[in-house]
Amino acid sequence: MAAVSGLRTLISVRHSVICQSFRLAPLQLTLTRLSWRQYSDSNGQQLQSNTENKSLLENLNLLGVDVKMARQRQPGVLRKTFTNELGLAKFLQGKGASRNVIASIVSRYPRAITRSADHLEQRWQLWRNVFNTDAEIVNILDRSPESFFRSSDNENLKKNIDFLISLGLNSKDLHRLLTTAPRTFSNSLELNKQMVELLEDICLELGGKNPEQFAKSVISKNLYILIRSTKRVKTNIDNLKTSLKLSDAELLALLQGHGADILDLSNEYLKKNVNNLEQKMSSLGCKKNDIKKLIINYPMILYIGPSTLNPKLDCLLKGGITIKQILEKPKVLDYSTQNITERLKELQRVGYDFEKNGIHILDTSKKRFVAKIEKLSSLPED
DNA sequence: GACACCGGGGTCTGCCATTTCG
DNA sequence: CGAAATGGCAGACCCCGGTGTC
Repeated sequence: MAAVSGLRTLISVRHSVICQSFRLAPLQLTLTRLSWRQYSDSNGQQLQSNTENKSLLENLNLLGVDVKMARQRQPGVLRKTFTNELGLAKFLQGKGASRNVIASIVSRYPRAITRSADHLEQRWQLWRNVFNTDAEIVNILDRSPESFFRSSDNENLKKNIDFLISLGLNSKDLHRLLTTAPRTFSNSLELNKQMVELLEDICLELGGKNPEQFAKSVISKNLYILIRSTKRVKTNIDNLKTSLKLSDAELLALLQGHGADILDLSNEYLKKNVNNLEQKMSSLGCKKNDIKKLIINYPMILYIGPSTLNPKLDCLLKGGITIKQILEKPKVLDYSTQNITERLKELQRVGYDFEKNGIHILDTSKKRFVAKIEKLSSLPED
């Protein structure tokens, strides 16, 4: 008896929700739920395991969900007897998500409809501890529904936030972290701890004195680090250590600085980039020591793949810049080959002398560059 | 004003494999 | 056993501004 009345309540809640939110004919919904009741009463559990829940499918269609996509991604969800698709829709709508966004979220991560209203509210509030507005969260969900819904463990989420704070990350860091790499917060606490421990161990191994500070620094410089595997990060560091011949102190400084980003790269990709860099630079007459200095001064060079780096270097050389100048000011490599090409053309037009003036002009902001060119154009030749 | 130095900002999911759960 | 939860992977840079010094 209690179950029946509970079911009725559920139906009537679903009913009013969908009528309110999507203005559907009441009749349509009643029929939907009735057919579901008959189905599950007479057939019980057996059919459930290999038959899709018809009324659920209808609801998904009403919500505009791409059922084909949902089926392809998480087929089991469509076979469940009890789901909360309408509750989820109402919840998200209340947070400002549009019909399209809701449909897209469910299409891409169907399991979202298995979360209860209480659960959703609790998880949302935990995210709101980090974000300032609901709209920010809706944005992330639209971008990556999986990040929010993949785990149902709110306790774990809470512990993660506490853990990250305990590392010394402030609220601005947390905000950046959750915005940029929301998956971090769905990791198990254990997994996040493992990465932090790895970073601290690396720091100590390299003779660092403050492992906590090191870990915090790497995380805030590289917001993706916690969604990488420890294996990837460890292998990259080992490879860098053996191939670059840096001293421990140099490597430590590299990793805490701009070099933190290169830990993201897949092991093979980083290896390939290091090899290519060494080959290319020595073919241009650079010594081992030049290359080492180059990497220390501009670690992001290891981020650049052969197919980008080589043409970029060639472009600079062809434009009348020497390899020595590039070694002294590697930051020019920060800019796209296209951008460099355009600037070189402009500079050639006004007869810019790199030997006399250096090449820093190539790595100033667009605004400054344009101003400089204008000035040079209006000046008579000297 | 020109320049050097330094640091920061944006940006990253969607799929598959494996393990755990009920 | 199937579903849920969790872990891991591939992919691959560009740009801007504040501040200090001459």
